[in-house]
Amino acid sequence: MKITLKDVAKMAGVSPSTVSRVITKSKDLNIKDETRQRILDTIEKLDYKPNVIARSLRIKSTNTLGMIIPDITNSFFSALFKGAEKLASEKGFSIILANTDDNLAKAEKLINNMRQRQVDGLLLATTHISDDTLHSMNVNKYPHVFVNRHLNNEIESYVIVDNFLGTTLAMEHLVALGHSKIAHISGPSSVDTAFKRFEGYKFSLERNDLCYNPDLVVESEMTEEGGYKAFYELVKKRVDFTAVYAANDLIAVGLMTAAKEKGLKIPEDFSLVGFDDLPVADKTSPSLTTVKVPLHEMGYIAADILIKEIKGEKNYINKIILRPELVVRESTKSIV
Amino acid sequence: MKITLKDVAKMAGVSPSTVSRVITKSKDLNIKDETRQRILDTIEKLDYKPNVIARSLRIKSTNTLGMIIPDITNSFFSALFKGAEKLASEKGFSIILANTDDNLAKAEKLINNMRQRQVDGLLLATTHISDDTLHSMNVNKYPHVFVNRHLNNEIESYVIVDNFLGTTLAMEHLVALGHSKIAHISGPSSVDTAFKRFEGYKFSLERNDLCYNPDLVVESEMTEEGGYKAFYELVKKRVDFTAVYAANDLIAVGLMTAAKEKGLKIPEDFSLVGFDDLPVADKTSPSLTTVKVPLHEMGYIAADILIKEIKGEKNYINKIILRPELVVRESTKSIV
DNA sequence: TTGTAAGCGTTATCAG
DNA sequence: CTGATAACGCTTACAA
Repeated sequence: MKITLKDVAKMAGVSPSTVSRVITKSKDLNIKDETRQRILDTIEKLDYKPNVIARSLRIKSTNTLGMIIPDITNSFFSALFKGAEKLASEKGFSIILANTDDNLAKAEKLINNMRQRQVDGLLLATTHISDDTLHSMNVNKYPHVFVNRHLNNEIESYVIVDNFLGTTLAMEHLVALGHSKIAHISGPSSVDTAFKRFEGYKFSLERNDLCYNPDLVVESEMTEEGGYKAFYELVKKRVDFTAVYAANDLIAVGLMTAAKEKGLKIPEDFSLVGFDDLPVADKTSPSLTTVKVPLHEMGYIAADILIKEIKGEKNYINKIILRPELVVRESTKSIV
Repeated sequence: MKITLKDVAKMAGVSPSTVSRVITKSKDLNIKDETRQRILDTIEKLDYKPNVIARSLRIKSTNTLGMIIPDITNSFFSALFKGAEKLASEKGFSIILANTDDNLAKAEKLINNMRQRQVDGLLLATTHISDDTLHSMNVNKYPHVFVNRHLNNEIESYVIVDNFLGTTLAMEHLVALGHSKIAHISGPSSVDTAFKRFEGYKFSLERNDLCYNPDLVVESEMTEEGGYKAFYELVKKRVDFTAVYAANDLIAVGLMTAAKEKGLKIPEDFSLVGFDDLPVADKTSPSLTTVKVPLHEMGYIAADILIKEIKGEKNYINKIILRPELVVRESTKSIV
């Protein structure tokens, strides 16, 4: 039989409320040291563990966050999670994590499930979300913050990276190396980070008096597989290029594989820049020049904002835009 | 104000129990179709979401698993988690995930925390655990299964990979290529997987009439950093070797970096075999010959066993040993 | 400083 | 087929 607070009370010869008072150790409780000690001792003796579920029901708060991501084996998201978990554990919160596999229906179900589980708030790093769920969360003032995702909607809190700036960094680097025929493997235009990177690409070209050539752009899933296929699509177009700006590192890695297969050498035959600076970026050969996103920080800050919203410490919308950084490695070289 | 079951009942003009019956939809409930429909409609209309916390308190089960791992950004563990999460979601369970950062004290705290949160069972992929906690779990018949970790203790369920066989696969491969001076970068001997791999190494040498030379063995943390340092330690010993068997892929990757720094070429100067087959293994240059561990499956099976134990479908100890597989890539070549 | 009692939102037992 | 009612384990006024 499981030990409850009542058992402790009985054994220590006090009332349940007294036991409750010592375990919640609010500072203003006035309890005789002797009683407290007796209670502490019997808690120890009985190996009593407070039932957090019961407590949650009573105080209407679970000290739990929900986090929804497409895929935890993608190191982008595991870094995000780790950052979030760090802050959460500092504040005494746990995180329930769930993968959507980029499946909208699954995401919806998960969000609902999390809410039914009474998680105090949601960290959303998923690419899509239905208007219905969003509306339901807002109507019910259900705390939630978007991570790495920006809705064109004034009322949502989010933490993102400056995709436009990041792209500029990457493009200016290529231009400085003398490249003018720069291809772009973009992500799906429905994904806002991908879209912004694509916009940034066009903007950078223009700013450097290079003209935008649609033939130099291939849309791809933001995965290795996608990058691999995209490269073949690109070469099939038989258009000249001396550099490629990939919308993320995964695409870049897949592209490297394809290029190697085709007998093309990076950076000799063309330069390559990615985005994200995943751990894999310095393992590839050549190592990948890329734009570093402060992932750990992004998760950490998102959780911080979320918990503040939960606690009502901030009742305004938080919009945080982090600064990316260019990391130059071996995959880019100046044109000769 | 939050909508509760009572609100639904009132609005639909029925008693709370009836509402409860329709939402738990047990098959034997006898409810008039018309009433059910009315209730379903008002649930919809009020956007009512059952409070799982209250339900859990009442039925004494949360349909939640706890999973404790050293570090989610290590792709070994993220793959494990993903497998576990797949099974869990199939069975209607969620998973609370927590990182220990390989810190024993933190692990203990987390386990306790999970138990207080009434998770129905625990998936333990952490390297160490105190006898106290273990004892407490066993005394209370708290369901838990070890993942990738085997205790010398007859009463624990676990899912592991056959480390001995895996090592044999790796070593026989090297021997078949003509190597006889094979170094080993081992993990900490306190980690059981590492220990078994080391034992296997010695056994394989013996079986092939090669003698065991302690100078060819360096102990290391099972990280990139560790592998990096270990390589320098190894060369400092100035002992000849033509191949290295690393206790895991992370060590192997770190070692590659160090070797490159030293101007040594793999596999020309020496062959290298890892263990785990992490995603990074085919990204490195040269790609890494390694022993594939069915990680996703391991997580999946562990969760399956755990849930069965929770449901009381299996009341015996489960010990599962998965088969590893050799994956030959570019980092090994025959000696000339 | 401590105890009593109500209630958090469900489900389950027992009537009707 | 449906409704009262107690109970799950805890916290918190309020009372003593």
